Amino acid sequence: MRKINTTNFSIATRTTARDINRRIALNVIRERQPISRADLARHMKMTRGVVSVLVQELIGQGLIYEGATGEAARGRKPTFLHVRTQDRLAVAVDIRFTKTYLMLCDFSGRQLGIEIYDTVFSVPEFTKDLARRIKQMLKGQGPGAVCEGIGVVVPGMVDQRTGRVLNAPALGWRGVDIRSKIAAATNLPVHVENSGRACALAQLWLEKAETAGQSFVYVSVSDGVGTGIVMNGELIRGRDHIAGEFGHMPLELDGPRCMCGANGCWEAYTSNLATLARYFGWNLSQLSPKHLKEMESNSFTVLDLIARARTGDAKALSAIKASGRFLGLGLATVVNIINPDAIYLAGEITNAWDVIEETVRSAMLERTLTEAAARTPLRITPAQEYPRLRGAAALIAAPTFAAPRVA
Amino acid sequence: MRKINTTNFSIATRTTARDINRRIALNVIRERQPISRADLARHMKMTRGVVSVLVQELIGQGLIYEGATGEAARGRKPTFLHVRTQDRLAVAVDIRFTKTYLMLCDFSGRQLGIEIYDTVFSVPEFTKDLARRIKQMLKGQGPGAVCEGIGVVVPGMVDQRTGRVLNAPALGWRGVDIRSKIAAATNLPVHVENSGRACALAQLWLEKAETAGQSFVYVSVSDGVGTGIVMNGELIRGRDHIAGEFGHMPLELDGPRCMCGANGCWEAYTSNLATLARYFGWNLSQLSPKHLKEMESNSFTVLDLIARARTGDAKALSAIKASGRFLGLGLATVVNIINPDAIYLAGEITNAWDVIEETVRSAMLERTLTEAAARTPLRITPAQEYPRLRGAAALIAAPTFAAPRVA
DNA sequence: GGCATATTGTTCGCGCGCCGAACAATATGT
DNA sequence: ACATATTGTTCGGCGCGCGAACAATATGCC
Repeated sequence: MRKINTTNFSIATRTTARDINRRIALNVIRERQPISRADLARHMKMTRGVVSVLVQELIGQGLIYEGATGEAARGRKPTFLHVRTQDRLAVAVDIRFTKTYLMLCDFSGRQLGIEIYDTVFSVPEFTKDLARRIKQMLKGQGPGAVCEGIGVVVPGMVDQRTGRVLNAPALGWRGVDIRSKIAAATNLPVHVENSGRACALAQLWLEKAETAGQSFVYVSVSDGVGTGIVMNGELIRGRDHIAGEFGHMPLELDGPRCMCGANGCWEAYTSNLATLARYFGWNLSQLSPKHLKEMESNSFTVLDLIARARTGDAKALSAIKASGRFLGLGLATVVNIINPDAIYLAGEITNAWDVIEETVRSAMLERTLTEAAARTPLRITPAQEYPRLRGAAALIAAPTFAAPRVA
Repeated sequence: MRKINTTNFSIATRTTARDINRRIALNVIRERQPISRADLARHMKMTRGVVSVLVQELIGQGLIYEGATGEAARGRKPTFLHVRTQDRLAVAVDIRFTKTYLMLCDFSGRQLGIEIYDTVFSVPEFTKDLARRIKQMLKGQGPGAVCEGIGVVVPGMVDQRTGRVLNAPALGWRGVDIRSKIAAATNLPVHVENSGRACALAQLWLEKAETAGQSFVYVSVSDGVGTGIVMNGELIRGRDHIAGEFGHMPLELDGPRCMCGANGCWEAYTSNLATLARYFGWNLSQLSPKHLKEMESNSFTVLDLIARARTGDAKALSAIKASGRFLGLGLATVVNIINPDAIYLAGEITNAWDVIEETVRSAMLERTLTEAAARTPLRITPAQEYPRLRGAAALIAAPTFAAPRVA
């Protein structure tokens, strides 16, 4: 039951019905390919006649293509339809404190090339360098393939609409119009997004649809805790494009100081830095960027900590479990507020999921309001899949498949 | 950019375009009445011809009617259109710990009658008594008016889909199928909803649309803290129909015990009980239902406390301001997570808004991630408007105006 | 091979519905 | 009386979903 916004609506014209059905057909093909016209008609509960026309138009637009003919027990053999994703490319950029990740992939999210290099903090230099690398990367591709845009993910506040980085403390960027700078240097469309929300986008648009449904929260535990909320198949961006920041809700108002300036944020209890700090016995309340840099320099990560825990280091184990407990306490609040179909978890600490699952679950149970809510599915996404990069690619690929705006 | 759900979509048939436009027309008339066909056509950017047909159909369905002819500087005078709401009635029921509120109103939310009586906790007796009162209330209405349903609001967990009260501790109801019981006793359609979400529904469907937009959070501070989230004009209900419970997010994990069983919930810091407890010097950590009953018996409310504060009682003032501070700290998290267009505030303590606004705002600023977010509009809704009852009525009236489901 | 049967994909008439334009109805100003 | 302006209706054009008929293509049985 959605209310119609009477100051900003779209009426249905005589082509609207076709637009809607064409887009639905494209999505059904995408999720069930290879599929025949007849099967498509059955799934959409339309006549084969109309579906034939829709398919004709989609082929004409270059969105799908006819593949091999399939097998049938009796009767004429079906010709399979596929979504054209192989030769539609997107460049994904993930800018982080230490490294910048650059990936080339197609519209299905298939990885075609990847580069990881030290982040350049000077914006003009960064842009120039990036444009050079992208040009080089695209050169290796065949003549049929075309790059349709660049998705950029930044750790910090981003106005997705204007493409400006409002404040990315990790990079020292504030009020940087990164979109037009990169667009000018590469002559390609650019979209910018926050890292937590980008991960949610990747999960929504580039992963095989599970029965889990269309409402979920993505929680990425890394240097910070990035989160993205998807409701009814739509990413929540909010009035100022800063929605979804569960990472900075308090667990203790006077808890340890957080990078954001406040105290006792969820992030301050369960981020990688917090986990490492527990192990090394640092006072959580007195952490500073100094410690972050120390971690960088001796390059001891949460993954190393997990390895130690597995070899019987009791201190390592208890540090990880402590973070797991706070993770669970925060997830309980996520569930009470959003009550999503599922929560997706990513980040280094999920590599120890077998170790912490019970701790996380029991912490959740402490604060969830109903038992059903405590049973909310938790899904681990393997870190090697580069969720942030996939999210950057989704920024470019998604508009092709999104539902048309109506009413 | 919404993703199409390929397991549960609606294709556009040849009547879909008309369905969409008819519903848009109804909503535009509703918000801009009185309005002529020609004006409607201009607002919808359609031809007058089509609009004439849409209007014809809406009149045929009994959803709108032609009123007086208006004035025009030159040319033929317009005939005004109005939405038919006066003779479409809804019964609203708000069941609370001490009193049950019963209201009869029309589809615009106009109050036609109200009854307030002691809550009967026995479900069969409650139902029988309620049916009798509703029958009596409807008898007073003219023959043209027809009651189209009963909206019931309950303080606790409700499965809105099945109409079952899962757990309402204040009433002692658990697993009660209140919908079918009331429906059987009155022979009318019944919808049940949680009180926080109902308030949000009332704000969405029954208040004059402000430019604020379609995404907001409703926060009702009363015995507890009830909240409802509206995103893109749609109430968030969640997988188990329990979404929106900001009231039980923690401010301190080991803070005062909350009615929900957990510790340190926002509610435990800013509810009426917490405010009164501060005034009387009770230990927040050792509150019990005993204190709640004591409040009931000597009937000293937050409103009385506010009155004392206004007459110079410093202790009363500081108790109220303390609650205001915690209110603001919680609102900061609401803003960081949802980033809504506005937050609506209701409850007794909002009667002291002039006293606490500055405290609330500065507390918000402490924890919001951007200055823009800290400037999120806070709108006070006067308590005498019975927001919960209006929400109950909205449950019945809303389906008439909701956007049709497409794609 | 010849024929019945089954399935895929196309074509076509029908009716619904938006669009634009013409037209009737109704008011004002000169 | 006539030009002008505005509201509301009517009508032909065309886009599009719907159902049915039809062509194309496969298998199984005789």
